[in-house]
Amino acid sequence: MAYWLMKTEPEVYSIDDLKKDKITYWDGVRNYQARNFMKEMALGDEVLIYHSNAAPPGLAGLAKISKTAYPDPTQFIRSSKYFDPKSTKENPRWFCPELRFTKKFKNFIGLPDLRVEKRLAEMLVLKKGSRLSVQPVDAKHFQIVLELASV
DNA sequence: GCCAACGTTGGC
DNA sequence: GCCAACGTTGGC
Repeated sequence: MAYWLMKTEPEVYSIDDLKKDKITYWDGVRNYQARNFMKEMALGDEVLIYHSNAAPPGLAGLAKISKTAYPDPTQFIRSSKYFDPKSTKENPRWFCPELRFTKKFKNFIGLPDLRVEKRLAEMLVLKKGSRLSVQPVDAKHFQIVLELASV
């Protein structure tokens, strides 16, 4: 069982959208490191949903991997902003897993609140210049987050 | 393979 | 809207 953090802009796709959809595929990621992490994801892995470009940014809820990574369909759609002319169906470049909504945190954990928690000092998302939109999360950090969210 | 220019992310 | 920190692109 592994733990992950995935960022999304709530203006584009929020935890409430995920709650409504119940299931979604995480398309549009166009970063190789993030893609490689998504390929590693296994059924049942837990995902922290992070709201970026929000006021404040922070952790909004939880999801689970409900389907392992498969070729991101948007890379083949010419009209999509995620279209990649260099990708082919025989040899797709981008992959995405499917996520199932688990819960919205009763208490949204804002970035400032995460920063005050000394035990999370080493968490990747809190490191300077951490732009990666898909990150692994330590089991111990995951547990502390659940504690803060009073789940 | 180097690296400058450019584009993007994301906090503030 | 600003800008630091990246990641990517493309000329050489």
